[in-house]
Amino acid sequence: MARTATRSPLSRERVLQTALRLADRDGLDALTMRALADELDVEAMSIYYHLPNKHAILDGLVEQVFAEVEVEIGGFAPPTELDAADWPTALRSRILGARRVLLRHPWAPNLMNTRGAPGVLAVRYADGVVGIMRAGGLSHDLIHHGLHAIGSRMYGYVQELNDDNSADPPGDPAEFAALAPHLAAMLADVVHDDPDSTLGWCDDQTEFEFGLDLLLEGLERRRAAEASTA
Amino acid sequence: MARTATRSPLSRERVLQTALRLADRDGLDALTMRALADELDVEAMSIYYHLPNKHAILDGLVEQVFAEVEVEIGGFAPPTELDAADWPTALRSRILGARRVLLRHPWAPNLMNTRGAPGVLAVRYADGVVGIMRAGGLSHDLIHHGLHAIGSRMYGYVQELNDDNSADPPGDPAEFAALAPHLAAMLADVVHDDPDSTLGWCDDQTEFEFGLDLLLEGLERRRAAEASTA
DNA sequence: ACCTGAACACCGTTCAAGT
DNA sequence: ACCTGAACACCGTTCAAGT
Repeated sequence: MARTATRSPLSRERVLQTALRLADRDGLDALTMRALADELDVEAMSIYYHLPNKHAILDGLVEQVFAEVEVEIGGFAPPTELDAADWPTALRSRILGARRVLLRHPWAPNLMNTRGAPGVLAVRYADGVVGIMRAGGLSHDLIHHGLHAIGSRMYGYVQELNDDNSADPPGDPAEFAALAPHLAAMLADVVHDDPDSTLGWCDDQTEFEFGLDLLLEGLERRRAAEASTA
Repeated sequence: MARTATRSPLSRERVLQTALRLADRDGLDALTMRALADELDVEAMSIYYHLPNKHAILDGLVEQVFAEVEVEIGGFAPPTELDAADWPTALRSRILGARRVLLRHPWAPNLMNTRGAPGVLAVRYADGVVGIMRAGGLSHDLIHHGLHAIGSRMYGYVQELNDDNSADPPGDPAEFAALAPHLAAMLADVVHDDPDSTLGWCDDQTEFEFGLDLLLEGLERRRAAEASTA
């Protein structure tokens, strides 16, 4: 008649899975050791037996996200038999794939920013990016500069400039126009042109792709310039 | 014989100035209410009489930084009598000016990322940027996309991808080469080309300007394309 | 081997009280 | 009007102790 606990045993895996679910549900601020322990139906200190500290949990979360990216883009290895000329589209679709994953975990970009050394999966992701550019015929030097230029966009995100949208026009419109005439004129124009975009007046996905394309085009032009002088 | 306190009276101004000095000296993590009070030679709770909460202090720090930027770039207004063709160089020098200020306050970018609504000076800075692009003949629509594309680079920073540098090759080189062959090859090549750059193997300033120029060139090309179809 | 309870050294902040 | 002391509700984490 052993009416034993139905709780499955604690493990690094289970802690990280639960942490990810908690972050998705309640946000990263709500992910405290005590809240996580509650969710695991355990005391807070039990977690320390399986993971050394909270830092390790956050690192583990980032790696979990990269594991999802690996599935989403069908592996980190560059596509086999990639036409050199197709490198921008190949990289583009890979980055947009990573972005789809990040949109499912809104807390992830913020975490990726503040982490220290990248994990194994992050390194392999970056390696695939380099591989694609290499297959496109870019020099190592240009690839290196290109990685810096693309920056976090490589992983599918850019830091939000104004937190959210629509919070932009502060208070009185007339006051705002006096403070920032050029900005006010632009906003009036853009809102008029596209009155029903996603949330406020700018569609994150569109803007993301615009910036990405600007950079990919620029890099492709530098590659062509390099090739013509060599 | 009034041997009174030599301490100057507390004020919003003095709190913010001291907070900035403390952040510069010890970093943002060390800026706690208690540490700030210590530096002000006062009890922690006294601060709350002059500022509502810590959030307000952080907002005040960002505004102080923008005040420095205003001085550095000689005012937020677009240069008078700007030749339309010169808009990229005008914007470029303004952004590099903002960057010089941010390099003096390494904690500022991180803070600017996590703040909510932008302050008055931040808005006026952005307004100047829009004004320059407008003087260059870009449409409001293109300017809007351009602002998103340039992103935080507009203010003179990009989020660091790998925290610092040189922390990149993790452990054993042979192991790293097996994990990330393309990346390893690139690193080997780039290190060889430029053995003594600033700290590790990449110069932040060079990379910043490369990415910025890529974007400015791309926007100028779009402007020209717009103009030719209109 | 795995989990727990009590405690520590921190946070930001409230609130009643001092001068 | 301006500053303070004690306390509250949180953090992450240590450490000795339970089973």
